[in-house]
Amino acid sequence: MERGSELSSTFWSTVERGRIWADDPNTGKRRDLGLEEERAFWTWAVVEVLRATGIRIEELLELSHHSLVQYRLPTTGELVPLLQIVPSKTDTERLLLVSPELADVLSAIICRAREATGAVPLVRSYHRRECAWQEPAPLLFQRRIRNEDGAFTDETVRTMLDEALTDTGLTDVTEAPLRYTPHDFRRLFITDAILNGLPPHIVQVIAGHQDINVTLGYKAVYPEEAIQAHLAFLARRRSLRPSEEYRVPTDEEWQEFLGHFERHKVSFGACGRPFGTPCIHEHACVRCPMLWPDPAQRDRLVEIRDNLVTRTAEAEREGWLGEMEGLQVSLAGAEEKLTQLERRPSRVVVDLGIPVSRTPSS
DNA sequence: ATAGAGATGCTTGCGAGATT
DNA sequence: AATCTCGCAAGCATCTCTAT
Repeated sequence: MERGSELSSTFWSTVERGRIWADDPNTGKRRDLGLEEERAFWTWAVVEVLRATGIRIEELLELSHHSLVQYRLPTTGELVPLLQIVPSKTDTERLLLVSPELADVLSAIICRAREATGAVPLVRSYHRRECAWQEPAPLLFQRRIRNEDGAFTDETVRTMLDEALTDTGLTDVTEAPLRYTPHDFRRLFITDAILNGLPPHIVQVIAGHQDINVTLGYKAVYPEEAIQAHLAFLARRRSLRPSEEYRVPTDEEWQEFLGHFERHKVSFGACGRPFGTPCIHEHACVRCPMLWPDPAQRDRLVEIRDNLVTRTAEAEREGWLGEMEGLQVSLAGAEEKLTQLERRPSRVVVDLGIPVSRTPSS
């Protein structure tokens, strides 16, 4: 999917989301590139946010600039961005950790929603079941349409997903066009979290489920054996600690969960290994596919790469075949990390800012 | 310049089914 | 049982194009 956020914001403000027409030589038809870019961006944004958070469609549409809060880790003083979710089904708010990827998406969304003053416009959203307009809020999922800033509706989101999938031409096992609903991303998120070793009672809190059986019910994509094995495991565990799976996580468990995000920092960047798993290679991080290299450590990586080249040449000269093999793996790893840094556009730090209120125009 | 036709995109209402 | 999601379709708003 094309990432529209990488286009110059100056360019888009110049044309004010206006229409840019081009003739498509393949079809002979005129294409509204402004509209296509706008739609590509929002489809990307919707997919990325749903994928990274597992929130419900209604929760997505209610995300506002006020939803972004920060938490200072007591141990290191590091600020961790959090997303405050106002649930649609229960009345208990919950907080989600914002990963670096999600922060990128959110900053792109905020950049686009902001007007010249830097404020995210206040827009009203329509509540379909209550058949009522909500109070104006700096909603993240809004766009300028018909010369007015308006909130997205759930039907708009669904249509965007449908069209994006149609464009991919993907089909299911019966050759029928593949369809994803917003809720499917929630299933994927929860399944993925559990498969990556996050304890079900933590997933339950993140997903905002009141009953853990609901969390465990998101098992549609598990192979049958995995379900059985997991249920058997839970049954065994419950027989030993009957109430264990039904409780609210303790402060210590939350600290352990938050601490994962401190510990995943390693000397050359951040380690992307799943929650609760140990480092698989005794911290030989330069070889590890889980390492997200830190651009600030580029010089060190170059130094290590050059050193490995020298040592490989030496091993070759002296005929140390065993050592050479290991050195070559590390060298390939270091070069891969450097390529990764080259490929990645330097991340522009975006100030997510504090919501600014203004009088709504409507 | 303007009115009308046609195309397109979005909102809204509603019912069925899924989720909590 | 209550609440929410999903899909459909009618209707509305806006835009382009063409004729006047």
